[in-house]
Amino acid sequence: MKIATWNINGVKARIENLVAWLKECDPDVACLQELKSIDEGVPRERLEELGYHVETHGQKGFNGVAILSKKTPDEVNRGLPGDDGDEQSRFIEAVFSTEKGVVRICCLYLPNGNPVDSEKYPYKLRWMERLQRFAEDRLALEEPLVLAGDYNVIPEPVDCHDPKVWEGDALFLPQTRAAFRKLENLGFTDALRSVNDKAETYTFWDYQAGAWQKNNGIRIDHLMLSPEAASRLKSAYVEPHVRAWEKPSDHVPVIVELDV
DNA sequence: ATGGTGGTCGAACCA
Repeated sequence: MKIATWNINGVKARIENLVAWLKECDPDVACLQELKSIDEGVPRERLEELGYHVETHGQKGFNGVAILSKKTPDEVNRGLPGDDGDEQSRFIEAVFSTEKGVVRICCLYLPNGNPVDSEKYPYKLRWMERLQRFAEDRLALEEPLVLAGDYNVIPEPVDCHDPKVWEGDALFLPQTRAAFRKLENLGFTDALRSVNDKAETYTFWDYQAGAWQKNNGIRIDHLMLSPEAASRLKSAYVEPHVRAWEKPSDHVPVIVELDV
């Protein structure tokens, strides 16, 4: 099973790129972030005519996540548990039956957290605590589980072109990285890191100041695997060429192939 | 040191 995550930065602005990429990559499941649209604004017919089932958790103007899948999910849940007052659409979960059993896939858009001295950074840390509790609960199921999405976390200095630039940024602060490590310490595997420890492997390049041309990127889009998923990992890779397309997202897709 | 870009939505916010 081919599972992808991609922050598309606006589903309406990116629909042609999204359709072209789905045709080229042909993933079984695609986790999308930053729809920047309400559910009714998602051009779902364009996706359905490619054979995808479409589950969205949208929001006007900001955030918004979706799971596209060739098979219809058995179960879908919207919103990250732990705060009923959280209005931001950043999480959707789907469960699929497979020949070998079941696979559970969560699509998440973790808060950016900047500026650090605003209420946004504590919101990010609280969100990461909620994700940690959710992950603990789901681990007990002992299923192949993928937590895929835009984490807005640079895990290590090697995951950015110039670590000095990111000192003090919400994506790279020690507290942010520690919260991400807690997820790894629970037993989750950073899929891409586990197969590729090469430097200069990035998933995001800013639109500004020629970041793409200079390969001034960061690795912030991750697929975290439960032990049952990690033992079935066949490959993990980034698709940087998509960043060079016309009217690109500032993020590119990241893929894992699992034997599930 | 500053400004550099892009999406959404129609001024300002988010990244």
